[in-house]
Parts: sequence; structure tokens; C-alpha cells
Amino acid sequence: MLDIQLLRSQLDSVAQRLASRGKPIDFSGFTALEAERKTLQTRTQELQNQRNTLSRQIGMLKGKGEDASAVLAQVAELKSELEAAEARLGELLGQFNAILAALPNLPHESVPVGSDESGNLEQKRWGTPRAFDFPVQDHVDLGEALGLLDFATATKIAGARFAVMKGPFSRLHRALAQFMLDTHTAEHGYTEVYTPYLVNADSLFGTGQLPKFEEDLFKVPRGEDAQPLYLIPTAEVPVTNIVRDEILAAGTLPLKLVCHTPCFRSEAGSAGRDTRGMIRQHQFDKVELVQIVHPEKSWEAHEELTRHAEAILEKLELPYRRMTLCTGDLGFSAAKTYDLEVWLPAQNTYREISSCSNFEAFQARRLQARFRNEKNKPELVHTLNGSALAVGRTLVAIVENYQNADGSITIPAVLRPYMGGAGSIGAKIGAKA
RNA sequence: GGAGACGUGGCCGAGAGGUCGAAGGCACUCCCCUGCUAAGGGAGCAUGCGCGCUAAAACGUGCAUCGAGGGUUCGAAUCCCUCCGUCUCCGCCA
Repeated sequence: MLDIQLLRSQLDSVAQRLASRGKPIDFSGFTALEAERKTLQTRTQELQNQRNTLSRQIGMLKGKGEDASAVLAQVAELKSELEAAEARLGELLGQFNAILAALPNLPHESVPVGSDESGNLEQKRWGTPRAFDFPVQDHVDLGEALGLLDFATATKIAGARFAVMKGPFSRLHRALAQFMLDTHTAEHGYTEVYTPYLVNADSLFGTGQLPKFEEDLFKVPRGEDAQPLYLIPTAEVPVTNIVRDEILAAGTLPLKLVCHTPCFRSEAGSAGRDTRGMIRQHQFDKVELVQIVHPEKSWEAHEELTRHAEAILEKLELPYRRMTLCTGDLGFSAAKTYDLEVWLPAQNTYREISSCSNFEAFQARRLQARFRNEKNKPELVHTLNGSALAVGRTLVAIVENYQNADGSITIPAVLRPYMGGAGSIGAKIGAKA
């Protein structure tokens, strides 16, 4: 959420910066709305002040056993105007809140202006895509041939966009998550957390998924009057919400948290995209990094956090590149985002495997997540997060990049301890009857 | 699932329709006192928003906020309703 003060005082420059995201927002009604708000709020508070003053008099008079009917009559005169003013002001403030809740974050000055992903800026490449001397297969062909990846059964159990893994694939999937968690906790200074996979609407509002993006979520209705819950689309939601409505002591920052969870996305707007394989699923695992930092440290933290994600790819020796998302491709809540894209030889391209964002105070304002600053005053924190990494896509990347001519898959050295020492996946087990 | 109790400032805790944004304590900040071992005295100390002043603060003033939202009332922390949550007992259970 943007600062309402900023909107009031610098509407034009805010509108301009938001327009760089591609869809210009119509602020034409805003100025009139704001003018009405200002006079109405002042008038309402004035009336409330009169009512409060008179009511206090009534209390005093009655306390002394005196007649208060004259003052009561005075208050009665205020009543209708006050009620009307309060009602109208409530409407106006409701409209402001709705506008505010739907406005995306301001892109940082360093974000390149562009209309879509073609405007994203490549920052760096790491590693060299391997040259294959045999026809490259994708993870679906490789996995199904090994009998370790089964989409047909997943479809039977649940539907499209789910996967069943078996044997060494399942273990590799688990190994990846363990390896990532161990690296971030042991080498990057993160504290591992375990959180709910179902969250309430307040939490999703806090990180920015609600109210605008409800159709991307799986909603779990409950009883008649009970509030619905939602399956988390990312651990960002429960983990960042740890600090919702909190005022943190100054010494507790930065908070560096890492969390492995499944993520659930309805992929409502993605019908027909990436329908093959494990790239885009309704359910996938992810290891997420979250940092809650002092506002002056967030840009530094953004670089650091991105490096932590890159470190995983480097340890796995997977070629990748780092992209700075342009204004048109930037997510709703982010001020700046680096996407890490891993090389997928079967697609002969780089595909997103991590997204590392600085939200500055945008989420913190929604969350009312604050800390006591140097003046001992509550001040909004800055929040950041990044995938490090999406586990399913990492598995895809390993299977495809480490494939051998015979259809077996070499296990990257750093993962072998997690795989019982195995150096490759090759034997066909659990083949379909 | 059944029965009961409860939700107040950073924390603990009083208040039970009127001058209460809220006693008292702890913590914290500043000042004074004090040559010692978590000593004493004084002052300050919630958040958001509006308006004024300001370069911006500080400051002044008003409004709102005692889990959240509604209601009753001239007036609600206090009464009523709904929701959220906590605790105790019983039942059930991975």
C-alpha cells in the first residue's frame, strides 16, 4: 500500500511512476474526492467535538443533580447533521481505502521502463550451457521413461497440473529442499521456520495477494459464518505475516527467515501455458527466503538475498542468468525484482526459477509491521523475499541438464550426501504394471 | 463437539454507562541525589489521522482507537449482537 500522504501531496508524480507499469491509472476523480474528504472530515470532527463537549456538560450537570434538558436539546440539534456527515465520511474513506488497496507499488528508480517481459534487462550470466552430443530429452520424457514421473496418475487423483513422483525422483525432490535449507541456515544466516499452509484473508491482504488477485488462489470455504481460509501461494505469505501488527525492538532487525512449503496456485490466467511437465503446477514446493529489515538497509539486503539464491544454483552447477524485471513485468507489491532464470536445454532457453524482490514499505504498511527506530518511534520496516529456489523447477533443471545419453541422470556432487551417496539415477524401478 | 471464564498501552494490571486515552506497577528516556553490590527523588513515556504552524521537524489543537465489526445512548473500555482469539473442564482424536 502506498502512503496516502504521498498521494495527496504528489499525485502527479505518483500517477506518472505508476503509469510506467503499463496500465495508466485514472486519477481524475481523486482530486475532487480528496477535496470533499478534507472539508467533510474537518466538519465532522468539529461536530464530534461539539457533541463531546456538550455530553461532558450533561455528565457534570447530572453529577451535581442539576437539570440538563437545555443541553440535551442542544445536542439533539447536532444529531442529524453529524450522522449524515459521519455516514458520508465513512463512504469516502472506504473509497480511499479501496483505491489505495488496489494501487501497485512504485517501481524503484533503477527499474528499467518497459511494457512486458521483453523489456527485462539481463544483468549477468553464470555458467555455460552444456553442449550435448546426443538428442536432448525433456524432463517429462526422461522421468516417464524411468518410471519415476507420472502425470497420468496425478491427473486421475487430482486433475491437470499435478505430478506424482516416485523413488529417486521423490528423494531428489526431498534432497533439494534439505540441501537448500541447510545451505541457507548454515551459510547464509537464516532461521528456519515452519508455518501454516492455510492462511486467512488478513494475511493475504498484508502481502498484497488480496483484494486484487483472489482468482489466483485456492479458497477453502468453511462453515456458514466462519471466515474462509486460503491455501498459500507462497511461503512469503505466512512468513512475512509473522511480523504483522508487531512493533519490533530495534535490535531484532534484520530478521532473516527461510521456509520450505508447498505452494498452491490456481493458475487461472495461465490456461494453455506450460501445460506439459512440472514447470507450472497447481502444487509445487519452494524454499523461500524472507528478510525484514531496517528501511535504510533494504537495497543492500536485496542484493544479498539474490546472491543467496544464486549460490544454490552455483552449488548445483546450473547455468543461469539474472534479469531485472522492467516496470511492465514487475509484480504488484514489488519496488524491484530480480528474476533468476535457469538454463533448460530441452527448451533451449532460460526459465524463471527464482524471483527476488524488495517491497520497501509497501507490504509493511498493509501489515502494520514496524520497529522502534533511533528516536524510539514506531516506523515501518522494509520487507523482502526470494525463492531459493522453486524445488520442482530445480528438479526439472537438474534432470534436463544432468541427463546422459542412456537416459540416466547424474546427481550433482553437493546432493549426493542427501541421496544416500548415489551418483546417478538410472535404474528403472516402479514401472507401470 | 459440549459447558464455563476471559480479551485494556511495550509488558503486568485496575476501571463495571459520564469530567477516562484510561489508576498503579514493571520496562524505557531525561534530570537530581548517591563512592559499591538489579538504592532513592522528580519529570516524561500509546498509535493512527485531521487541522494549524514549519523548509521539515518539534510543537499546539481536534477526532478516532480499551481483540474486530455492528447496535443502544446526549454520552460506551463499561450494556446488547455477530465474528476472531485465549484459558479451564468434559468428550473425541492424528
